[in-house]
Amino acid sequence: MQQYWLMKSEPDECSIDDALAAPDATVPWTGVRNYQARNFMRDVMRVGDGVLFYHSSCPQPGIAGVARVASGTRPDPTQFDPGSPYFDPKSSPEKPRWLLLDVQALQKTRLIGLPELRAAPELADLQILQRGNRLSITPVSEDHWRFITEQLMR
DNA sequence: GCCAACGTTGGC
DNA sequence: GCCAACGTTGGC
Repeated sequence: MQQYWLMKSEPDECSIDDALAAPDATVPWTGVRNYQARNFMRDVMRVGDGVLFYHSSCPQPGIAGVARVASGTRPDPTQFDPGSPYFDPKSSPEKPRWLLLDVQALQKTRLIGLPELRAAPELADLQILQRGNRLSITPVSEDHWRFITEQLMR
């Protein structure tokens, strides 16, 4: 059964435009360093799942596009690279700790900012809107997915 | 730059 | 296993 996700990306690192410009509009989702998010990728996310592409840590945070999960997981190579900000000295190629999967951008949408998301009563319990939310990958219910893609993105 | 919230670390 | 200290996230 298909599921839905919201994935945060800093547009300075990889914006929806960057993803669309990549070969096949597909980018490896590097840099996840949180166990819960990793476990979502490894245990729950499946090829074909829907993804809300969210821009975070930027002047206008919000949903910027739609994407899909395009692969299963494999080790994130940046964890082995001492020059990478995502380097993890406790990880090794023999026992990789961090995984990534491919995300394929499908379309750029108008930016749906946080104020607009918060203004919709239908989205009151969207995880990204909850207090103290920090997780970079969160599940999105089918109702929320439909509301956002059908009502907000028009 | 501030700071609330939360995850991780490490001593005990 | 507890928990204080510390680091990170991310909106503002």
